[in-house]
Amino acid sequence: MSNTTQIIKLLILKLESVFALTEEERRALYDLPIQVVTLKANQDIVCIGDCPLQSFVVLKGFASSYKLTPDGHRQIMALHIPGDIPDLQTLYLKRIDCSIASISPCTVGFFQVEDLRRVCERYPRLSAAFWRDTLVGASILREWVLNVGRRDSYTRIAHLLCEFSVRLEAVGLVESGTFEFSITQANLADATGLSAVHMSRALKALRSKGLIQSRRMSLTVPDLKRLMEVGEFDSHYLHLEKSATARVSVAAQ
Amino acid sequence: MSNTTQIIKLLILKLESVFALTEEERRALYDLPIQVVTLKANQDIVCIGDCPLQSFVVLKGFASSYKLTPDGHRQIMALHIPGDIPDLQTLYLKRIDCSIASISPCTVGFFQVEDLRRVCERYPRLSAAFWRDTLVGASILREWVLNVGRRDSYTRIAHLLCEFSVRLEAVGLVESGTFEFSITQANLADATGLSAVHMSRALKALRSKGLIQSRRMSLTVPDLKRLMEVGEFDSHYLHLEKSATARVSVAAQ
DNA sequence: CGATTACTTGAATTCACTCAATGGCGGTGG
DNA sequence: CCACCGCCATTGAGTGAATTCAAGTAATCG
Repeated sequence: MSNTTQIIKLLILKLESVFALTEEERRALYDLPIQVVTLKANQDIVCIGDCPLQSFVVLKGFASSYKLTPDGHRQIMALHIPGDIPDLQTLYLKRIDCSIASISPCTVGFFQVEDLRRVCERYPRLSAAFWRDTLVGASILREWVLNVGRRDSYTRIAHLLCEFSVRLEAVGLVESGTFEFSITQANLADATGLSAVHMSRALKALRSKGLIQSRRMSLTVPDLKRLMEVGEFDSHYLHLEKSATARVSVAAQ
Repeated sequence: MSNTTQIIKLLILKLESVFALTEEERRALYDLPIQVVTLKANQDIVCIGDCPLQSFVVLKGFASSYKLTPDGHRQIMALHIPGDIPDLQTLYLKRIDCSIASISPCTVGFFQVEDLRRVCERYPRLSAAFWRDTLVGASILREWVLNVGRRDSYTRIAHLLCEFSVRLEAVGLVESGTFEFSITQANLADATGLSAVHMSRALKALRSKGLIQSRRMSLTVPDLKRLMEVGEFDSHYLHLEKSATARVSVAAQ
């Protein structure tokens, strides 16, 4: 399967988690001209203030939306995994309001915003599916505010790892509790509003309690249920339809 | 002007901040059956987990979206002001993922989600306008994550007050730096992820530096520019078109 | 007017931070 | 192939911002 097709496949799987698309609608997405680009870690893809004409889908690896305070502190407000369109907002907002960067080596597919806009106008159900997707993104943001605002570091990190794990699972990227985890502790710290030093210590605590195992570039969660308890994690806010997971795992075969 | 008409007027003003609506589109909104309800402060309007058939617009006063942690800590992730539809998400997400409550005495207008969905299907440009609105909501959430995650209490509170002030200004609810501010310090604390005690101290500091003046139920910002500097505030993330403010002030006459 | 809610202030504590030094791993180039 | 460099992670020590607990004052409402 070509990269391009695969990107769209992931995307379609996500969109179809609520209602099936017609052949015509699917075709409209497959026909979107896409330019595949490979990136190293920590490269900006779009910058805050830009008015981009292109948007992109993540195919492989991870990206993050972030902002900086004047004194240089960084906050990551979203982690993007394969299948995500991190800057779908550009469809209706001129200026982009945060920077987006790769946080691991990754592959992305660029497309013209204008093309997608045309598709959305032509196929209202696709438009609805994308809209739904941005609403889920907003729900995740609400949970992040809670996470950063009211949970202590230990719980907070556990929660983040749960979210990551469950979202990856939903696109078929987890194998018996193990998934690619090429994210530095500094990035995790920026995602949780903690310091890198404290992140190191907290991860050590999670490891020592057997809640996570970290190898080279991968992370294993031996008992997700237990980690969820520690992280006060309830997946409702991800708005995953039960069928979504099932369908993805079928597709992966 | 009846309450109902006024609700829709505010809404239309916001939607029209990007492109003007046709007479027919406007009519479709005016014709939405709406039930006006008056609420005391601190009343839940919808609860996390609900699958409501109705949604609502805020007409007067303020509401908040919030979540609780298992140990009872509360985090407010959004403040809603007149003209907002706090749970627009219900249009495409079955379950609501946070609770929404009044935080001051307020008036809201309920409508059937199904009615709005029909309007959106019929008028794609209205759909786009509402979509844009949810995208702005998401942008505000991103800024909240930054605010709660990376700014110290003093800056954080100043930022929140700036946002509040600018958003109110955009719907014509600020008069020479003064606006209604019937929000308790406990609620402000929950919105910033701080303790109520610390909120009290920090507000005192802001007052003593002349950055804010708080009377009975109102707040005055004598020099918004200065408060913006303290709060590291840059209004870009609100995606207000310049025309929006102008148009609102015209309409207010 | 009494009861309740909101706000203020002080004191002690704690969680997470900063600073600083060290260890490990991987990549690069001599 | 090894030495070196840079990035990432770890650990210790001291600090500090915001918390909790507790008491008391002011404002609001029935």
